[in-house]
Amino acid sequence: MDCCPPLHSPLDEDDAVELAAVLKALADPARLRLLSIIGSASDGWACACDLHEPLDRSQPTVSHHLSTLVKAGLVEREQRGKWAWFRVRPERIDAVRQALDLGTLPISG
Amino acid sequence: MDCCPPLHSPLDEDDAVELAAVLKALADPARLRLLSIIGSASDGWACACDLHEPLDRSQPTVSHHLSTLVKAGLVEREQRGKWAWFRVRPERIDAVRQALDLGTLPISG
DNA sequence: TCATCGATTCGATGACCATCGATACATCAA
DNA sequence: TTGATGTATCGATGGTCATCGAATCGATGA
Repeated sequence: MDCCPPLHSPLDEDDAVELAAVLKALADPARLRLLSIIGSASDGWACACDLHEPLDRSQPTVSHHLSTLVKAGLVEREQRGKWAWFRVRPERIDAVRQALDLGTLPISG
Repeated sequence: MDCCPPLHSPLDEDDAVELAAVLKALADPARLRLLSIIGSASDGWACACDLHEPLDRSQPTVSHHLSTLVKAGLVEREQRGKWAWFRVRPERIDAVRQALDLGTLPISG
């Protein structure tokens, strides 16, 4: 998936639904903080076991948010034995940023 | 409001709530299409009367979405006699794009 | 094989929200 | 002033989702 069509082009309903789905995955405080925490890991990878404590949410809730991020393609998951490790996919977030580009809008001039 | 703290900095709960609120306003197909349509207007301003038809939603629904966009600061409203006119505020959308910047993350190298 | 511990899934609950029809409000024209 | 029209608000409804505790799954080590 090449996510997502830019906002400055005429956005049909299907494209809008697709872009909205990714934005909805971002539009939650817990998930934004997860992205921030995971992205701040020294080598980019963070263990799930280190995530629920700083988030101050229950472990099942954090697991739910992580799977939401994975399903949206914003985060990558890797199983290492007993532990699950996660990594931000910056190219996906960049795609969202580009979709929100208004640079070619008349009003921006 | 200087919306919003960048994702690559440690995001505390308050900042995350604030950024999530703006993203939530964006995370709806109808509102994305509204932004797209309004932004495509020749002079940047679009009349509400021209918006519900291409959106294929009822007039009250479109009015609701427009007020959501205004409340989030993403769109500006101006009353011209009987008609309401709207304009995208690109600097606000740009602020969201910058908040999503991952450029300084270690993983992006 | 069994006990342990981390992680996910399940089920329930309460909150929020997109949507609509009906209504009310505001402005313009006659 | 009256009627027509554009817009916002109200109330209701159905759906989605964040959250949690409990249960389940899976891997490790004894």
